[in-house]
Amino acid sequence: MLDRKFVRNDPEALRKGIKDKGVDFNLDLFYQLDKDRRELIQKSEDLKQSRNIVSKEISQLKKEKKDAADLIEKMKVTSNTIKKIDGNLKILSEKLCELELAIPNLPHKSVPIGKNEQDSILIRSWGDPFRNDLEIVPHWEIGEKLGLLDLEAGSTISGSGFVVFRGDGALLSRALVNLMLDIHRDHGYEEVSIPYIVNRDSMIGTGQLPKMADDMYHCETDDLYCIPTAEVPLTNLLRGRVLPAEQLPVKLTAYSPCFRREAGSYGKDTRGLIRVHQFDKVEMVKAVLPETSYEELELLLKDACGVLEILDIPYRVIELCSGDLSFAAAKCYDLETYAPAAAKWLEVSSCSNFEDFQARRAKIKFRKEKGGGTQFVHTLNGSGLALPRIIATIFELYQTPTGKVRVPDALVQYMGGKEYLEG
RNA sequence: GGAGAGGUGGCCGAGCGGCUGAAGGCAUCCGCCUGCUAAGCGGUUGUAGGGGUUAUUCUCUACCGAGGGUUCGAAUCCCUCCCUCUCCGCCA
Repeated sequence: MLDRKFVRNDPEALRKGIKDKGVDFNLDLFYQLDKDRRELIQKSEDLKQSRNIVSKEISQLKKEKKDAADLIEKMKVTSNTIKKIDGNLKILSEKLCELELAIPNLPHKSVPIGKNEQDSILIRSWGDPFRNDLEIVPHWEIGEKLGLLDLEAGSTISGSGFVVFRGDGALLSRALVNLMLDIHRDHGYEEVSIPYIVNRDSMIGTGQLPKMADDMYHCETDDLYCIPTAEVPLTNLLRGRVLPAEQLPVKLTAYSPCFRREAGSYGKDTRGLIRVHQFDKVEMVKAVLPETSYEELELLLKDACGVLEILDIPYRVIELCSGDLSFAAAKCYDLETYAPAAAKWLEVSSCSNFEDFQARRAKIKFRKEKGGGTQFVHTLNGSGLALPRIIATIFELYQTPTGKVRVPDALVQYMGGKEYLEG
């Protein structure tokens, strides 16, 4: 959510930001409803004030054992009017909130303006993605062949887009999670274990709802949602809190499975591990002082890159253009690794600064000094990292001429000393 | 799932349908006093949304778990829901 004062006072900046983000939004309707709402509030509150005053008179009269029937009659009318106005006001406010929740965050001024990924900018790259000059077997083939991956079992059990890892494939997943969590702990993140199913308020708090409703797995009976990322529970861990300034930055990390319906993506990137409905991920979340959030974004990016470097997996950093930014983000870097078989760069991490957009929705504040006022924090998050594509890259990049897959050095100790993967 | 208890300000805790934004205590901050320390005295300290003034403040409205209802008027009465605690049952 944006600051309503800003929204009212600077319609031009807002219009431009929404356009740069490539979002379609009826701002005029919003302004009209906002104006109507304020008029109704004024009317209702004037009446309430007079009601409060007269009620006191009535109580005074009663105390003096005088007759108050006249005033009571009058107030009956007033009360009914208030009820009517408040009824309308409620409808109007709900409509306005609904609209307001659909206003995207605006791009930071440093973000390149553009429509889609073609306009995003390559910031830098690390390592040689083509260093393995073998005829590379696609990860879905070598995975199946070595007994690390069972795609058919996944669809039998659940459906297409669900995968089963077996043997060292499963162990590799667990090893990656452990390695990542250990790295982040070393960098001062608190490790948290969180629920994977959350309520509606949490989903609204981080901005997945209402916009992304179709992409969520939803338990209707209880109105609960399977999380699409640990960002949701991690950020909502702070929901409604007022943090002392000296506690900032708050840095959290958690492993979780992520559930995504990927509605509308069928047929796209469907081979193997590239796009699945359930995957493992380690996530980092920060709540920081507003004036530090862009420095913190760079640090977050560095933390995410660090994981790839330790695994010795080549990557590149993309700065997303305005049109490619997610709904809630003001600025975002994507980390991509190269999958030789698909000849594609794949996103394995997304590091974003949401400024106070999420904090406003989730009511996360801080207090500058004791007794002072409160202010919204800035929130950031980044994957560190999403597993399946990393695994795909390992299966392909770490292939040996003898048809094996080598374990990246940093993972050997997490794999009980194993150097090659087998089923 | 069954039975009971409870949810009030930063915390603890009182509260007859009107005089309660809310007693009392603790904590906070400010000042006074006391030759250290401790204590004492007086004052102060919520959030949100409107409106006027504007980088000072003023004013109104709402908020006592949430949402409805009764009433001229509700923290206080009624209904629904949520959460916490205790006991029982059930299952990891």
